[in-house]
Amino acid sequence: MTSYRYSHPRPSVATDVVVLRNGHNGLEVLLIDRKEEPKGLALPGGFLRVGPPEVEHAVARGSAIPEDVDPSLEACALRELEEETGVHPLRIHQLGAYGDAARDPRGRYISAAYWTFVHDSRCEPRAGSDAGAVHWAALSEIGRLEFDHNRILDDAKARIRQRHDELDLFLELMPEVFTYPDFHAAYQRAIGRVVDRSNLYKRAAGLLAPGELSEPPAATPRGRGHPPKHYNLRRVLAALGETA
Amino acid sequence: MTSYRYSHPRPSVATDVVVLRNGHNGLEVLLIDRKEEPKGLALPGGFLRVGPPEVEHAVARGSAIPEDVDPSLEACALRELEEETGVHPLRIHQLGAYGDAARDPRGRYISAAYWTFVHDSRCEPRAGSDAGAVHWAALSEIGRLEFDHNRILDDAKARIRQRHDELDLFLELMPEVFTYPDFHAAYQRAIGRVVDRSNLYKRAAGLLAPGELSEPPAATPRGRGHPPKHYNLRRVLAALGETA
DNA sequence: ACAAAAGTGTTCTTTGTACACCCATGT
DNA sequence: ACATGGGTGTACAAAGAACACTTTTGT
Repeated sequence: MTSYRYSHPRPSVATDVVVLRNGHNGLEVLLIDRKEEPKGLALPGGFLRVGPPEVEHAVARGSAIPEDVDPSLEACALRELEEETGVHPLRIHQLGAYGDAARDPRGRYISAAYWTFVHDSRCEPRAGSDAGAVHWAALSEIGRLEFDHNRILDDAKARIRQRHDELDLFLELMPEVFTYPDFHAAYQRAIGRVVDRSNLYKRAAGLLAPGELSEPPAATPRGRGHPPKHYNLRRVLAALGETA
Repeated sequence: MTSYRYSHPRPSVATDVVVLRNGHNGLEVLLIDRKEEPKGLALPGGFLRVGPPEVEHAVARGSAIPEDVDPSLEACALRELEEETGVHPLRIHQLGAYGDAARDPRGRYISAAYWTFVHDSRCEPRAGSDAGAVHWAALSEIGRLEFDHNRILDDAKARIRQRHDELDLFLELMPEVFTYPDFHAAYQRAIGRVVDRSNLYKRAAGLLAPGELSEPPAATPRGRGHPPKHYNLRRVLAALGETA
């Protein structure tokens, strides 16, 4: 078996992702049931794939990046999430780096943690991969997680509470095509309290405007009442990227 | 020479710190003039010191941490800062993890970046250490830095702009004993604009109150006018820690 | 015609900014 | 006593929350 030698000891580097969706009991987080030691519940994630020294050296100087090397921490997080859980979020947001000596019983593991919202339309239910069973757990009923993942999760919750005024983050909870009432309902459930319909509308107006669809999707069997405008998520996000 | 073997290639992990102080031309950042390749200006920082696998394994399970191992990323940042520059800030704040493949020409280096404010009383001018010459550069006159340190610096500036309402961060700019007028002046220079004296006072009142000194330090040759109250920085920060 | 749902407008409260005033000290 | 700088209070404006109205559909 091949091995890699370095003049100084090095830690492992991994990524972990807090994926949140709107479920029946408020926000739910995506957890995996680890089938390797330490067994238990944990956030999805995995090792950063780097090349051997000579490859990394070449890459750092501009060579093309091989298939089996992660070009960035974010790319690693997205890849691991896809592989382990079949979830592909539109965007992920970095929480920070976690590297305390005792955070992982297997040795020194440095982790870059990310968080994201996701809509079911971007989750492919998938038979247990190498990570073991995947399931959604209500935030209100989270018990002990492996490693320091309880702390990472708490940090994610704190981040969302702090940034609940940045409406664009909550777009990730929407499917490809959605209405403002959809957005309002999702936003309320995500932050766990009632928000005035009218006031949120005014705040979101400028954000949603660029994605407005001229005609509603063909078959939209709604109840009675005023038909809502429909928005295209991709176009909303595209416009957001241009201004930012 | 000893070497360390792993079954998979591993990146190096380092920390970088954006240290800011109030200088004559507004905020100044601490830079080092690298004397190793790549030569040029860079943020202070250095490698995370980890033990060989068997040591890390023991540490992760609760053994005492050896002297030559960094217990956390934050500890690493503080240690490197002390060693390279003689600066010891009261607190440091994490910016995030940086790990793009091309960020370091020497290969794959993952960096946890931090930022902090500092007062000259916590900087020991020190003869050039192994890092080479150290100097302060006005933020308005920063040129090209090595690695992705321009980006890290920009992120730090953005963070401060976002959080300029969190007054407690600016306490780090104060010496051990200070007055409100000192704080007001430092705050204004740090955020680069004039702020109403009275309004800032009201915002800072609750923050500073716990550190108020009953009697001003013996020899404080001030100009004429109403003598200001004096505050003890340690006590202010201690009270802050209790409530948070 | 009426109820329900979406979109829009108005009022009120709260927050933050601008500014005026008073107090204590050195000259 | 008066100019200077520190501490406190008041008035105004902007931002945000609460609430009311209008339009459009299904029954």
